[in-house]
Amino acid sequence: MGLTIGKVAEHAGVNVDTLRYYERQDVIGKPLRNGSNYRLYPADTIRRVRFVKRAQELGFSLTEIKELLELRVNKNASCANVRDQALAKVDALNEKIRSLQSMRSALVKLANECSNHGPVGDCPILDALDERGSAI
Amino acid sequence: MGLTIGKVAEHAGVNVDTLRYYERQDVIGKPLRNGSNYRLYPADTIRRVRFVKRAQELGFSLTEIKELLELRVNKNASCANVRDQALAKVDALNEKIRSLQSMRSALVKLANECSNHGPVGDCPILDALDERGSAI
DNA sequence: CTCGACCCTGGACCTAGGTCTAGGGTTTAT
DNA sequence: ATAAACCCTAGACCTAGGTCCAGGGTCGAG
Repeated sequence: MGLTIGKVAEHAGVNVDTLRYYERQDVIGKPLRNGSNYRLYPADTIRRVRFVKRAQELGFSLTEIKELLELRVNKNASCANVRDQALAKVDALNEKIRSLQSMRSALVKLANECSNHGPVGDCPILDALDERGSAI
Repeated sequence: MGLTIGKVAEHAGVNVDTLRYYERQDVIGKPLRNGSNYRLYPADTIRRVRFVKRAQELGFSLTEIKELLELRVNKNASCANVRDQALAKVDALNEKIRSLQSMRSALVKLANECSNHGPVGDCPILDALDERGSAI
């Protein structure tokens, strides 16, 4: 038993071709096939695909998403290694979160200036993602 | 006076062709030209371009970035409108930040399970971006 | 005055991530 | 038993976001 590609696509909110594409790219595993060569997916494929779509919206490439998902699969392998990789990803996430937060406060500031009809000051939006470690 | 395209590219860390491309896409304004038809950019173009690159890493498309940057330019126009747009972007950012935070705690959890050699539990990574409002 | 390092335009080319089409088999409802 | 609605593969096609020529002008050092 399993889900046909159409059902998975419907529940995950993607095109069936996207699922075949993800399979070619190894983002999702190769599903079993029934006697007619139809793909039969385990139910949790739906969650996995949704995870992929959300992670993409957050700026991750399919390759990065694959790495995130592989972390748990490899778990059996070298645990300390997985741990290190996970913590490295955490650092990257912290950086992204900080950037989004400063972008957010820039927008809040802009909105306030606007409602104040106050003085403009130097553009808060451009300030938002300034430097934080890049060269110069 | 102003910066040639090569200088801007160098300081912003991008290709000169990228700057011409951004100009065609209206991500940066059309610069002045000198007597030889060379582009001459104001110094703050560098910040603007860096902002663009950072925002892209955070998952924004060039079109979205243009909108963010236009918020301040339009400021003179209808202030209340700009304010509303800014606050709408703030909501979107909050959602992104929340997603990244749950992804982060999934990874931290995974790292801990790993160092504990503890029981595996259901995959924390897939849990990370579950539902939060999507259909089903 | 000429060589190398710039700059210009127009258009071809590239990668990522899909999406669509053609040609053909399967399953289901009537 | 046949039409609608699925499924399959291979391969063409598409958008976003660049990147790379070709062919030609410009500027500074020696």
